[in-house]
Amino acid sequence: MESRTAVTCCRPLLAGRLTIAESQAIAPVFRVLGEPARLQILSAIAAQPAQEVRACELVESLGLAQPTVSYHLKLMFEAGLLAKERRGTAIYYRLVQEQLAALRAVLG
Amino acid sequence: MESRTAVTCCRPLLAGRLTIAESQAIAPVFRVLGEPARLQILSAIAAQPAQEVRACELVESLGLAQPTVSYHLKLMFEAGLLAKERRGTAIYYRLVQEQLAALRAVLG
DNA sequence: TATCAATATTGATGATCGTCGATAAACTCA
DNA sequence: TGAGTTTATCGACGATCATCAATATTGATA
Repeated sequence: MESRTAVTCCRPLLAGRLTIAESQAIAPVFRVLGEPARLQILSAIAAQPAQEVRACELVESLGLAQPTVSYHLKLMFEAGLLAKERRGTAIYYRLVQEQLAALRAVLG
Repeated sequence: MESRTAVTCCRPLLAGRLTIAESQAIAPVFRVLGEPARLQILSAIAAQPAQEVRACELVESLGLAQPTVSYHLKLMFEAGLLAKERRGTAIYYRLVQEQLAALRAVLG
């Protein structure tokens, strides 16, 4: 389950001037990365052997309230950085590598 | 003239769990990228033949007030994304490619 | 020194953000 | 169906942010 289309649409930042529309499409994704708790969530997922994590595990390991974690997960999902899948009671989140690669491309 | 040491210090996001200190060091740099006007400034600099731009040129081309542009430039300078140099009356800003490369590395 | 041009800072504003408690919703299983 | 578990949403709060007008600062030049 994914949400936003990848930012792959956009030229690299350094290859010609961005239009207003382009900058408005890319900026929110970087802004989502601009929060320590969210970076920790991403790295926590990457550190899992299965490359995925249940939301409730993050609540324990981040030391944040459950609604706060849910809020961060929602933002990253909407930014196309995370995919989610329901299995039983739990919801598993995993990284969307394509979106991370797209961001690398924008920076290069 | 540069300010912040590169975020090159940090392991890639996907190579093991970030410490709180690491995430708090990296996040502000991404947050600075999370604003359309600032992305436009970066791309505007990259689009210049000389790879640099005078602050006053940006005021004209961005359609923002001069204090606003100065504010954005300051944030990017402090984030290590821009370097500046005074020549005569004007101050020229250019990209710090090392910092952009460091961010790519964090994402990969 | 005085004036001018370019940039930075200050102070104020409305808007957005991160956080949490309380509550709702979704799903499983007995 | 009903109880239990997991996740999402709501409402409110303090804090931070982007923006601008006004003003200060810096450096060049007459």
